[in-house]
Amino acid sequence: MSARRQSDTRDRLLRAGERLFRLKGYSGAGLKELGAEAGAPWGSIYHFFPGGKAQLGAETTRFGGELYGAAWRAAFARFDDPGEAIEWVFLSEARILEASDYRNGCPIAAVTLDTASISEDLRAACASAFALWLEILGEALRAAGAPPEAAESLAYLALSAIEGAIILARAAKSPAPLEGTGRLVRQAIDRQAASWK
Amino acid sequence: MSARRQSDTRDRLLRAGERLFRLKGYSGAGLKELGAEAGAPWGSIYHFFPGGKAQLGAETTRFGGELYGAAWRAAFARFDDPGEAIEWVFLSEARILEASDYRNGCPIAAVTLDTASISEDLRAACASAFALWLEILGEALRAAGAPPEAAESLAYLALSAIEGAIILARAAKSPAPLEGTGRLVRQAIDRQAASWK
DNA sequence: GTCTATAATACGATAGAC
DNA sequence: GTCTATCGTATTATAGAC
Repeated sequence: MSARRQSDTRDRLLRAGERLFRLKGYSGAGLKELGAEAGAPWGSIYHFFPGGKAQLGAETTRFGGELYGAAWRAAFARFDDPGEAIEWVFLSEARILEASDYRNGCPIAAVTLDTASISEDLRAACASAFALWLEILGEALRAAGAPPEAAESLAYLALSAIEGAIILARAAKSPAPLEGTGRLVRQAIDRQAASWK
Repeated sequence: MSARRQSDTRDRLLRAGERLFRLKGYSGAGLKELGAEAGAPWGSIYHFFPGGKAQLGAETTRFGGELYGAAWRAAFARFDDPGEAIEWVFLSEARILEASDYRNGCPIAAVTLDTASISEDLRAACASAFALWLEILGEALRAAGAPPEAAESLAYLALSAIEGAIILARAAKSPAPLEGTGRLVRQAIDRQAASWK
């Protein structure tokens, strides 16, 4: 059906954007390459995203935010202890990077670094994705008994640390930054958690 | 003198690269714009960097690595306690971001995200810069009594956390990620440091 | 309403003037 | 040896064919 195929193509474009942006950055990914990657004809990009690359980038950022937000939620659903869940995400990311030969980074970080200083719309879209993740992390920590302020700062630490560690791991082609950092982030959480009980 | 002016122009090109890459990313920064920013004529880019943009990117990365490496060293020279020095760097970065309206990120991270998956040379250049910073951090921690393994993992944590926090701060246009994360990184260091004495 | 052909521009890189 | 003019190509965006 037409409506079905429309949303399929649109969805494939968003997925292709997410893949290419984390691979080559926002500016390094061309629209033609993106359309080809999605198996979509050239004109369909401007059919689904009349605002051009900026609109596709903003919606890709929203898409990626939901996608990885769901992954965070799944991790917290899987482990009772939020520290354990967060370290598991670090280790999972290390395995993902190894499997892709350290090519697949974070699409939101990639869009942020290329666009935050030149496009208010794209910067705001990235901020929304990060804010969603921080809220999921904070909620899980509060559910484990963390006071709101402690939950917020620990969420900042965990998200900052994993974003940075992904970059170090990609540059060095090594899982060590993710493994070492993940262990210490968990320790920081566990140490504070002792006083919540 | 000719030799003097040559190195001046070359140096201005490297500084312009460092500024533009952290502003718009590696792929988003054009060579023409970069030459204009440096006040250098168009041809001089290929005079000083026959390898073109890739060579300029790699040498800019080395340049930035030394520049910020010196800043890390200065912080450790200023404070006896490495935890205090590291938190000071987080807070300094927050002030720098505020002063630039959250435009000036880390040039090495920007080059890494745009190039690590497509250029082995540039990836390796970024890895060298990060390795230099990790070595400076590790050395300062060991000088304060940290065992080698603890120094290494704490250096990973501190560098990962500040790189990630810069990205979150830029996206949100807020100093909070740097302030909150810096405080917890310092706590993690201080807590371990108690057992070194 | 989809898609192809093309426009307008910016890119990195080079060749040639001085 | 320095710089200017230009090349070929890739970019984003649009217009028009079907």
